[in-house]
Amino acid sequence: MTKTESTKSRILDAAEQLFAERGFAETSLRTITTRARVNLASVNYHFCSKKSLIQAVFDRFLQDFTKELSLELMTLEQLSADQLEAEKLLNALIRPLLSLNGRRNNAISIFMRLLGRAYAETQGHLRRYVTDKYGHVLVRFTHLFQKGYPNLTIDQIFWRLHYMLGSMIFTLGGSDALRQISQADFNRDLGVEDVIKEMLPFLAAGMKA
Amino acid sequence: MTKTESTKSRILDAAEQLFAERGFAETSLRTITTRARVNLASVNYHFCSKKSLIQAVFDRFLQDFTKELSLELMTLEQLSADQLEAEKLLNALIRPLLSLNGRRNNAISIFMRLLGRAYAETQGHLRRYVTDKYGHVLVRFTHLFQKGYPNLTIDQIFWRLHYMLGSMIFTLGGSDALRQISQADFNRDLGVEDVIKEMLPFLAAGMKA
DNA sequence: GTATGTTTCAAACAGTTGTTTGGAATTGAT
DNA sequence: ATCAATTCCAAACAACTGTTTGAAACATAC
Repeated sequence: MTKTESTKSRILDAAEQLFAERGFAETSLRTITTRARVNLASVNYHFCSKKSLIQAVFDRFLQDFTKELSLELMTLEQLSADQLEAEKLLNALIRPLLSLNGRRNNAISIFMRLLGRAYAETQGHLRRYVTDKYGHVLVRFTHLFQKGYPNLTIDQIFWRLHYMLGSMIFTLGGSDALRQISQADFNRDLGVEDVIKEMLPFLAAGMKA
Repeated sequence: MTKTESTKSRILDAAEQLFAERGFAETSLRTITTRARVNLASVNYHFCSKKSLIQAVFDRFLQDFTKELSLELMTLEQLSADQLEAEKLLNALIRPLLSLNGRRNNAISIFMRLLGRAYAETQGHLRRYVTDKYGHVLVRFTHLFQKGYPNLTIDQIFWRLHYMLGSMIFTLGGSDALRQISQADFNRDLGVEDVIKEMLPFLAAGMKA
């Protein structure tokens, strides 16, 4: 039991890191099992298939994230409309994100990269899995924005939330590379947390525009 | 000569579409050559390797795009600082983008998708190729923003441009899927041009924040 | 200690990948 | 029409992919 769990989570740890780095198709099971120091066949034994392993990687992240986000939303849902400023709503999204970094190293960056790859799939198998299983939390978030900004139409909110999602996925997912460029060019080293803080006024202004 | 050119461009046409749809690793040369109705070996004959084919796909897009963008920038570079509003700068970026759609069907979406995939590569081979060869145009764009908004620090501008880039790549690249969701949910069908128009105030407000 | 169920492991499986090869077909110039 | 160069093409190459297999190792209960 304990040995098993260690094998399973060692596979998940190696897989989520490699998937984020290289992508799903570019990462072979042999690369994963070598890094995790487990036998090749143990992936199929514990996760049936590679596709299921990918879903398991997402599940572990999204369960942590949506649980915390759901708590944030519950307190917001008891506020009146004029108390729902964009900055407050964005913070409800960002706090659960920041707490991910407490669990594993570089977790925010990895998580955002994985989300980006999930959305990049055109046949949308993975994107649909994610939205079907965890989309209801985002719907609650949309409703809150609608309540706070009733002058915006519902599809304006829909699109602006996706502009925001794009900014976050792109800059936080690629933050390692971008921070290297930033440091080389202006010699200022930002942590992921600093990048998020820098991003907040940009996003808030856009949402309210 | 004319037969050759037709083979080369047929390969490029099929490749750019498939790369955008599925990704580089997920697209085999056999899939490309089948759709292009050419022989498998002709890819290696005309483009040496798959990696070079990928670069050729980017080159064809970026040459068109940077040529038009460079013209836009030249006129902007003759304006005074107080004439450089964010909306005007963004339009200089968007006009060359829109004109891509004149050349090939759905070109904007394909181009954005390809850019997204290029940035997703962590080892950064492709991203470096793109920035080395076409980065100087973006540097000129950054300088213009600096001139128009001198109260922003240079790394604030750097990061905000990347927030913007993220929004554009994410929503325009995934616009097919997102527009489907949008239509299903609120029965409003937007073209890519409409999505860009919707995005402009969001981005402008963020840049000025 | 024996029996039962779970987990690991080396080896092999069939299928796909990018690339190479040598000869056939086509092209353009004299 | 002849020659040379270019382009095409069917076939094969070695390398790698995800998955399966059957036996070994292990743990747990009686």
